Amino acid sequence: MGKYEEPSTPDAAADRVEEALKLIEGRWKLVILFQLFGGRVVRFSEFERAIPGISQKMLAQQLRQLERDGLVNRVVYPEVPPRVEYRLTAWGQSLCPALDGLLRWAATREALTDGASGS
Amino acid sequence: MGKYEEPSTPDAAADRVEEALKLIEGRWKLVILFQLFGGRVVRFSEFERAIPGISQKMLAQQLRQLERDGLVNRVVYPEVPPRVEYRLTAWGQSLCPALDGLLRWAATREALTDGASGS
DNA sequence: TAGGGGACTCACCCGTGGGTAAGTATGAGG
DNA sequence: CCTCATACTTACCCACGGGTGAGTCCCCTA
Repeated sequence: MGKYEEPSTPDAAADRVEEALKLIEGRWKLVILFQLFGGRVVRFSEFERAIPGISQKMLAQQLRQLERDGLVNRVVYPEVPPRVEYRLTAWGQSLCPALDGLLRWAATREALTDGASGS
Repeated sequence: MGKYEEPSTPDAAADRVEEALKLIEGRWKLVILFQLFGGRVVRFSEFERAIPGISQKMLAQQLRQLERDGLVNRVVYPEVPPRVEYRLTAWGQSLCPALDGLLRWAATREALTDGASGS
């Protein structure tokens, strides 16, 4: 399963990172994701309340992209009024540690900013 | 040095990740970064040759942003014709493993996409 | 005196990501 | 019959990130 091969050329690697980044780029994606991390299950209207400033259009759009990209799971209950629940897929959940890596990197900024790296 | 504190709220964490991402977002940033990873030292004109499709304006702009953000180091030699060398700072270099984490995450996609994560 | 190499900057244009406001569907309840 | 709640679309607008092409500065060489 998921064997990981190092990309051969620099630009191939750049492409792959860009592709990965595209999945989480978007004005509201991270906010949505972080609402979901930890296995939480959230309804559309809950997102609206939890995320100040987001519009229904944007919320729907970003959720659909996350769903299309396999990060979140959408479950519709055929009731009236409608109910839709969103949760992370296993893959979406596993994004958390990767983002944590970024956070850790960012946190080392002050310590390392001034020196050029040795050859 | 660089003590790392977990962000308290979901949206605070999202903010911090967004801030980190802003540093590497930009049409050509990753391509540039990957040219530099491994301690390579690259001149302006070398970038132009190595990165097909990039314009001088864009190259200069992205390099300046990377420099401003502390990822790359710029050294000017007062010669004619001018010579300018770019290399990663230690911090910039240390971004590599974090990106690798993203790559690894992306690589597990096929294996995990279909299931919702347990509660 | 013209041309070239090197590293830029500047003026202008355009596509798209995102913002706002309004519209839609359904059935329950007053 | 009107309204409410929920989960969305749809139409329209604008800002800004990025693309193109030309201009600049400096000295050396032919």
